[in-house]
Amino acid sequence: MDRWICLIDMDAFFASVEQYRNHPELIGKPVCVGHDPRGGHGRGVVRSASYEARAAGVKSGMPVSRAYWLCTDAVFIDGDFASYLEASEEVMSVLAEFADGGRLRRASIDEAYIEITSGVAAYESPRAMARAIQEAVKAKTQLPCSIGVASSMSVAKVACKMHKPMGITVAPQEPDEVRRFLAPLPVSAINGVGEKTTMHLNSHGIETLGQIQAMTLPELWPIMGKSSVWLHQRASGIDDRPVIDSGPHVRMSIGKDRTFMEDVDPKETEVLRDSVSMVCTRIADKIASKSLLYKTVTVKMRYADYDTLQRSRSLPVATDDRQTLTALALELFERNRDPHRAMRLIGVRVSGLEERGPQMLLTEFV
DNA sequence: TCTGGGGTCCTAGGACCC
DNA sequence: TCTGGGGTCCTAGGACCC
Repeated sequence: MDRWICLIDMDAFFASVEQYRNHPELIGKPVCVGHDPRGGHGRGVVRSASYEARAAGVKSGMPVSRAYWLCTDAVFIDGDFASYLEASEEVMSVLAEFADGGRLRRASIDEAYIEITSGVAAYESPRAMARAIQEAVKAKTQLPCSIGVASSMSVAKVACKMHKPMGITVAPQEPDEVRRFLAPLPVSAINGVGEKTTMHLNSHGIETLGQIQAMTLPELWPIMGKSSVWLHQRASGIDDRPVIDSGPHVRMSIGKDRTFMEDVDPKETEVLRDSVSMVCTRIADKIASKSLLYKTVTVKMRYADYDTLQRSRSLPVATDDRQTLTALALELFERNRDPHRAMRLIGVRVSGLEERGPQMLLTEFV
């Protein structure tokens, strides 16, 4: 039996929320969500760019300094994450109305998978249903989205990227046709194949999904090792994963990074230590507000040359103690930092999170 | 024109326990 | 007097995604 799955991906999500919800006067203008480029000297990257900014060559992930020079009339907005979360909730509630059993799998703040195998019967075609979803999202949230429709999550994801913004792409159902649909695409079309893997495959002369399809597992193994099976299946459009409801989000870790406006001289010990403490305070605030405990503390250090290292330490039992967090982070920082290299960024992350149960006093064990 | 900040998942070696 | 193997935790690093 046919299986129909949609991936709904919001178009330029953060920038669209700014244009269509927060600042309607920006509709039609080039908008970049990202830190102030400070006349082309700011540090940071574009988190989301409106399609007007993209027309000038701006892409998300690009340094704000470059975006500034590419698109001098762009409006830079720092971003209001709370409003993005609110918009996301509205979008998800619309999508749930179209999903079989109301179940949806959130892939991120701005994309979700839904199964529509049953629901599609009420429409002329899968494409017609996708159109209805797209219109409902636009009507209820003012926001544009693109939709990929396919027989599996991985193919729906690939399809969705093919036509944006406000696109709908329907992939074939029949396995041979799915293979032909994927064959001409570059290996990077697969979700999970990033820059490194693409370069690695390219260096072996493998550029397209069709080439991977044509290889046997023993041929692929020397190149991709344990990832061979996964990659071969995805390249061939084989993906049996059910669309499982992602349920309430369980956070695995909480972290904060701070990139300095300018690299900090290693002799500026106080500046560096203060930054570590400040980041720890913000994390401790967050942990306290969510009633969480942490078990592992990881400190990240990035030097001026972008060389990055991380060091972590676990506690015997989970705690929410603020002083412990700061003391441990400072100790990890001092023990591992190179005292001769300028620092670009410091970061702290806590993991091994648990919910705080009823408070127990140490005296209970005495 | 240098590369943010929030994360997740995977691997691999070593310690330790049974 | 020699020594297998499985499970789990910890740590470090890497790749990837939005």
